Amino acid sequence: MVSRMSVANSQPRRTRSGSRRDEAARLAVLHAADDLLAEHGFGALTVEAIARRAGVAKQTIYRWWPSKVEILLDTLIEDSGKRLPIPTDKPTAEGIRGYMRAFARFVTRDPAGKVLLALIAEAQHDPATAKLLHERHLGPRREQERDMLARAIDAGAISPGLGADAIDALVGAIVYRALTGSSVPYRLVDALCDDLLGARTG
Amino acid sequence: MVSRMSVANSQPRRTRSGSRRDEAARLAVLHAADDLLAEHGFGALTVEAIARRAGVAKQTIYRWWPSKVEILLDTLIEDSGKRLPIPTDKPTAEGIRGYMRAFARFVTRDPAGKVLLALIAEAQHDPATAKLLHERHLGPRREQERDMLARAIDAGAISPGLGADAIDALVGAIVYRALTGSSVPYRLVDALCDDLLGARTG
DNA sequence: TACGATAGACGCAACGTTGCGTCCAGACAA
DNA sequence: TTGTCTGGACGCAACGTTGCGTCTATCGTA
Repeated sequence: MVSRMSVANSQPRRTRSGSRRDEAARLAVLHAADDLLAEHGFGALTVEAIARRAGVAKQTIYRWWPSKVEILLDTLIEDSGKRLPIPTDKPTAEGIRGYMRAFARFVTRDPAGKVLLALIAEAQHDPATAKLLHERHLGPRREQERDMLARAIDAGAISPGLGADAIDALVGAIVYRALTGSSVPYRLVDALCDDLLGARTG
Repeated sequence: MVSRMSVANSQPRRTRSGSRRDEAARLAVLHAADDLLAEHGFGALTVEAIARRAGVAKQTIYRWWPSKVEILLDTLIEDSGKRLPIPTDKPTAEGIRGYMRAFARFVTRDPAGKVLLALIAEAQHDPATAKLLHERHLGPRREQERDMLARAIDAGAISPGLGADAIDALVGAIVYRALTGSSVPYRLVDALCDDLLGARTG
């Protein structure tokens, strides 16, 4: 969602048509979807609007993505991997609290966070979306988060009453606030971590 | 189960004559919406399908409800009021834990719980739905839940680190599990209560 | 008490609009 | 030649609206 370029206005003359997939068109579509969602909400996110905004033919979208949900999923995976990395270094209570803070920020302020909320929502309406979202994003990420917790438990940094399920409780509490339009201040995140992780975090 | 105030008791601005609103049709619509959602998901929930299922003309629906969201909201409010009452008696840790268990069951097993999840989802896509959902359901209910917690705190039955915000954390953790298709076993609810309410529940 | 007039509620059917997903023709690069 | 891109037309489904005819509960009048 960063660069505001579309294929159409990035270059006056179109030189990107050939036998290989047009990378500029791919990025333009991803960014257009991201921008439209952030600016006008999921309601305004139609394939036709994405095509218009990206300066790309509708058929180009359907050639590469089966549905607009998969477009959003692509942007989510790229963005969350980049902007919300899971700490892999020494597992401390501090580190986990930092990650949860970043997650809270991501889901309430980052446009890619809106994408996540929209996909969770869409998953309620459509089982196919639910399957994709779990397979490609929620599942793998939860796996890594549980690892993070498990390592911290092994190291004696935390001792959650819920075990590794504590991560769901933390994520869930934060996501729910975001879904209902509430803010998620750091002090709330910290209090959640204190209660659920069973650790002193200085 | 009624307590509707659509037209009948709003204002007798003119002398009433003619037929009154058909209560059977009203119930048929609410049940049809509920059934269709439970059976085929939100995706299959079209106004035309509701009309067909209810044995009612489409126009009859549009005469009384501005959108299908308001149909769902009506069923949610009636059903949650009936099947998920908020305890008003003596505020104990036990009572709160019982309520959270009932809530977990409601949101994972009761058809009306599916309605709640669908409306939370739809609220992500449409600001008007978000507003309605907050005004007519989430707001009032959260208010009562916070009261329940506050009274328990006053009575010394619990002492949550989050204060009255603990209710959001509990509800959020449970709703998130439901939204992501996970089960919410009682032992998980109990562990959440133990960690977040700061009370031994014997 | 009886009866006709009236105001709505309802069913049915058709309308124009929107977004979907598909398909095709033509242009162009490798 | 092959594969991608654009631009536009297409059929489909659901939307929300409208007009028309029927039915029925209530009111005014005799």
